[in-house]
Amino acid sequence: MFSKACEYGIKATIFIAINSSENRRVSPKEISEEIDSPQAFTAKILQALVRNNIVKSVRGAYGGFEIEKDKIATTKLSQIVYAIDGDGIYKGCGLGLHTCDENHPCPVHDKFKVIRDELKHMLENTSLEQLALDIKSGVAFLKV
Amino acid sequence: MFSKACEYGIKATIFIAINSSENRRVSPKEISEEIDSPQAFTAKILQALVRNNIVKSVRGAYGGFEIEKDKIATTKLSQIVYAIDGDGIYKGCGLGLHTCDENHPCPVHDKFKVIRDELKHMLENTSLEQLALDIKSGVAFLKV
DNA sequence: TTTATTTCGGACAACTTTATCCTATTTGTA
DNA sequence: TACAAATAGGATAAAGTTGTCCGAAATAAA
Ligand code: FES
Ligand code: FES
Repeated sequence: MFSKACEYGIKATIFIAINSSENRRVSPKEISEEIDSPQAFTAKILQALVRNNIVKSVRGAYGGFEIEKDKIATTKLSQIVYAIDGDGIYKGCGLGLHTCDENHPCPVHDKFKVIRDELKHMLENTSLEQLALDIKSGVAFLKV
Repeated sequence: MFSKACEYGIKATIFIAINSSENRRVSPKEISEEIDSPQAFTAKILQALVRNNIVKSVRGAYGGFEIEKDKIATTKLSQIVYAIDGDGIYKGCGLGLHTCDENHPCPVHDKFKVIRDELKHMLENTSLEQLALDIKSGVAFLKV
């Protein structure tokens, strides 16, 4: 469904959000330990998230990654997915036709579109805050 | 969503179904031309479909690939996907946790499960026959 | 201003998926 | 039986994704 990079990116962003809500910056090392991901690869993904203005990085001593507090509620899952995997999952044809086109549909188009749109809707309506709360309250987990 | 191999597999199977319903066997060459896929790679995927008893192959002169007529109505999309991509798409965790477990869910579990189950339901309730009919009647297409 | 700390970014390595090529095997027909 | 036509399958290559390494650049504190 999502690429590994995207999975790591989502989990990393949630972990950063949790810590930012408590005014703590976190390092790629902490992040990769908490989300059980390869450190250097995770660092690369974090760079992409920074470039896409989803998380903020602060270099140098006492630096790390953080998310501005007001962004925790407004940032949606869809933005993270888009930043890393692009929009193929929302727009692409389920059978790999060059474009998904109502006027030239593949045989699964009608049925596939329903699910794809629902996924899109879900991603666009799920905020970082919601996800972070479930981790904080211990009802959801980022690893194992 | 699906691998390239799976996309080709689905389209190939639909094309074989159309031809089998008219008592024609088809070759990997014809198939790859009609579904716009690399021939040798498509042939490999066809082997997998044969091993999984989804299509039948007949070697030698006048051979080719076919699907027994009664199977065209009973074969479901889910069987093709399972044969090529396995069950990760039905069972796997959206964020890549080792297993998707209600008792140890990832933060997107509740929302993701709904969509994943709907996808599963769609695949399990879409028959080859339905898909083939849309191609035959010209309302859906296998390439471009 | 120097030093320690930390992210950034490029190069590269490993692995997986996609794709190609060539030969072996099977089978129908002359 | 010999031949031609067709799928099966192994070896290999190309491309994409995932993962590692290391030095450069930035920043805060001493
Ligand atoms: S054309 Fe294939 S999903 Fe729309
Ligand atoms: S645990 Fe992640 S989808 Fe169920």
